[in-house]
Amino acid sequence: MASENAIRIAASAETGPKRQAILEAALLQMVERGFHGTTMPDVARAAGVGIGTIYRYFADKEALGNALFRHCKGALGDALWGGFPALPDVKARFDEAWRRMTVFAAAQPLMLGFCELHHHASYLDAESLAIEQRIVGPAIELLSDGQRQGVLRPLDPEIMAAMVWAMMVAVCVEAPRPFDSDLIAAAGDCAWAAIAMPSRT
Amino acid sequence: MASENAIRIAASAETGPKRQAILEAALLQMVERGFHGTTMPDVARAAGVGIGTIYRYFADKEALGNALFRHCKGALGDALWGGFPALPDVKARFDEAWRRMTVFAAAQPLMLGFCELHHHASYLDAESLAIEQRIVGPAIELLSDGQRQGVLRPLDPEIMAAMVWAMMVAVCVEAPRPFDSDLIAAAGDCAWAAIAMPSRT
DNA sequence: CTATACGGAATGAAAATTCATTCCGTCAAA
DNA sequence: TTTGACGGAATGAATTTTCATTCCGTATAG
Repeated sequence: MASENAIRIAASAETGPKRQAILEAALLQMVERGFHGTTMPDVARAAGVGIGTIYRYFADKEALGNALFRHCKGALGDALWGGFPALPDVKARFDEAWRRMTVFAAAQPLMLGFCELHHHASYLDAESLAIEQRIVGPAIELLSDGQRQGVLRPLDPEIMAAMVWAMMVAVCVEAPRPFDSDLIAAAGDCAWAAIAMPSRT
Repeated sequence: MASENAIRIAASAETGPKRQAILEAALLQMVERGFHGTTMPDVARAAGVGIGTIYRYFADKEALGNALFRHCKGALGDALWGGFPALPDVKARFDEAWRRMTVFAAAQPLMLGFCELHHHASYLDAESLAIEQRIVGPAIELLSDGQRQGVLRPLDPEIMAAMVWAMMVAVCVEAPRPFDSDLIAAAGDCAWAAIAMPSRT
């Protein structure tokens, strides 16, 4: 039960090198083997801490999973929309979003993998799921703007967002490392072509 | 150890109502909770068989996972490329492939989910992984043809295939049920636009 | 000296796997 | 047609193994 060590945990800071090490180790393990396939002893060993130490920072395995989820989604949200320029042109905004997504994918492949793998995981609590909206919301807005201006296809924006995201992930997973920026840009063109209003031939 | 009951298992037919029930139950459970999150007792209960019965058909949990993977990938391969018409036009072939993919997604959402979720799962053996090629191969061929004819963008076909597949999955996961065929077709247009050589404006 | 962080063996619960037993259909003998 | 021996499919309690969590001794900072 988590309630017992709530006080102990509150005493520890939200940051701290051990906490960070545990999160990083858990990220690696859970991307490779999934939540249920990851054991606490494994995480402890990979993090270079004792098993008991994990429980000083996280109430239980589920709390660790949720903390990691928020960590990753938060980083993604920041990278994608943090200080996003208020460009007037929808195409320019799309390009910037695409660029930021791929920069994140290159810098944090494990986080990207975790976000993908644990999209709808059963161990996530309500707060974790709510974070999703902070990422999807601005995307919907961008796409809706484009539709209003008549430059984007009149598809459900949620579906368009899902398609673009899926394309980005597909490219970043398949593309050889390190990323060839031409390839990434070309893929961005593909994604734009997918959602843009088709030009009359 | 698996070798011990190899003979017993070989004695059982590759098909059979119980084996089928076990596979179906495992499919449902593993799509919902993942491989490691699924327990043998759960599978047995859902399949309406005794726990021991599972081990008459599958050497161990890993073998069950691999059998299920092959089952799903095989069904996907058949649905996608089985008796595929030798159309001359690349666009026509693409449309047919898109149609078949979405028909499969509609008919077997769990299998689609399983294929997606367990793409690169760690418990898969070499043979299971090799099956992937039976699905990707023809797709690469189709895309390469299109490039030779100059109707498709000169991107790495593997990456294009991954993008198209990702778009299809995204649409089929997000789209409300039952599928609106107009929406599916519109999404197919998006996918084609993504890979087609852009027309000069 | 006290308090807090840490580590890792110990614990108990839950899971995978085994296996002795039951159950059922087949078939040859009477 | 009945009977009973036989083979193997099915079962689930028992066993083994794994794993999350706890507990307590040690180390360290204040």
